[in-house]
Amino acid sequence: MNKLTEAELQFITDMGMHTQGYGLSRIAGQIIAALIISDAPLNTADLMSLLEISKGSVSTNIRFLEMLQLVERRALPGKRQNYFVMRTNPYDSLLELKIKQHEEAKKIITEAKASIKNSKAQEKITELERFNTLYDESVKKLLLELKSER
Amino acid sequence: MNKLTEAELQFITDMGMHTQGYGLSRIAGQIIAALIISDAPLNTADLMSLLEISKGSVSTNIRFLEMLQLVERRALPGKRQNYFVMRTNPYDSLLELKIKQHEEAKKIITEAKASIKNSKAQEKITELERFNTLYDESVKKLLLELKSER
DNA sequence: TAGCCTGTTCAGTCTTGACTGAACAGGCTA
DNA sequence: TAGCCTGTTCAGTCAAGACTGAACAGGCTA
Repeated sequence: MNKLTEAELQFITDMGMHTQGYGLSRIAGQIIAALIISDAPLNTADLMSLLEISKGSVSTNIRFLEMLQLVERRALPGKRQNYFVMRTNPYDSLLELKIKQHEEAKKIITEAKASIKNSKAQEKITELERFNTLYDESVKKLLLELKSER
Repeated sequence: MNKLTEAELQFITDMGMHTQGYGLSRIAGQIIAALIISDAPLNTADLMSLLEISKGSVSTNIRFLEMLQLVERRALPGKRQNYFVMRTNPYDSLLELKIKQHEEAKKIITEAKASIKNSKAQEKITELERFNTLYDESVKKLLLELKSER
């Protein structure tokens, strides 16, 4: 693992900052950036030294990124350690997660709509429901689009 | 302000939980739920007793929701306090915020693309760029759709 | 099997941010 | 203007969760 250029370092810190706005931890964002930058798969030790973080942090965050299906674990022939790479189509799963959230919201909204009777509330709940539905459809369309162009 | 029904209470707590997944605080979500439920505008004292929170919390969170343009402050004739209601089309501004985030991501990505030269990284950055662009377009379309149907 | 190497888990620390309550500021009423 | 009422700000407390480092587990090599 080579020393990083100025630009690469910048990308890593930027991504760390940016992903914090999405519920991903800073380190998770930095790991993504590092895997994007790197030609070769990286192992735990690489990530530790590159990002100056502990083994535990690598383990925790990698497992989280695996769960999101952004990152894949690989065995390299002749190497004992685990190596990590970005998945080929990493972003689908983020959208699928979003869709799950919409479903959860739908439950809450449907329940409220059925049980809360006053008419102004009904109107406002319907408005929220419409937003949730349209957003959900939009993400589903996007997911199809993303899949179709390949 | 009347006592809440079981269903209303449920909606408030559910919304509080759910919005935590979106970067909104629990109380912000609960305030939104309370304003959706209520026929009449609510004032600070109403929210304090309804949600059992302090004056400071109401103030902070209301101002945050005003910033997001979800909530509107009203003066009621003959009343000295501020009253709060949901805006008529509250969800547009959330999408506009999302669009801003995409712009910020675009900056980071463009910068990285220009300055990081190895070809595999280029590929992966391009993939990220494409995701960001398509997501952005999707949200913009959604925003138009939301606006057009009224 | 013994020893080593890698990855996981877990208890503890530290940071961040939500929330509170009190002090403060500004405006309205009398 | 004096006193009161409402809203804002701010310092302090508390809780959540990110991160670390050490202990642990399991597998591989010799």
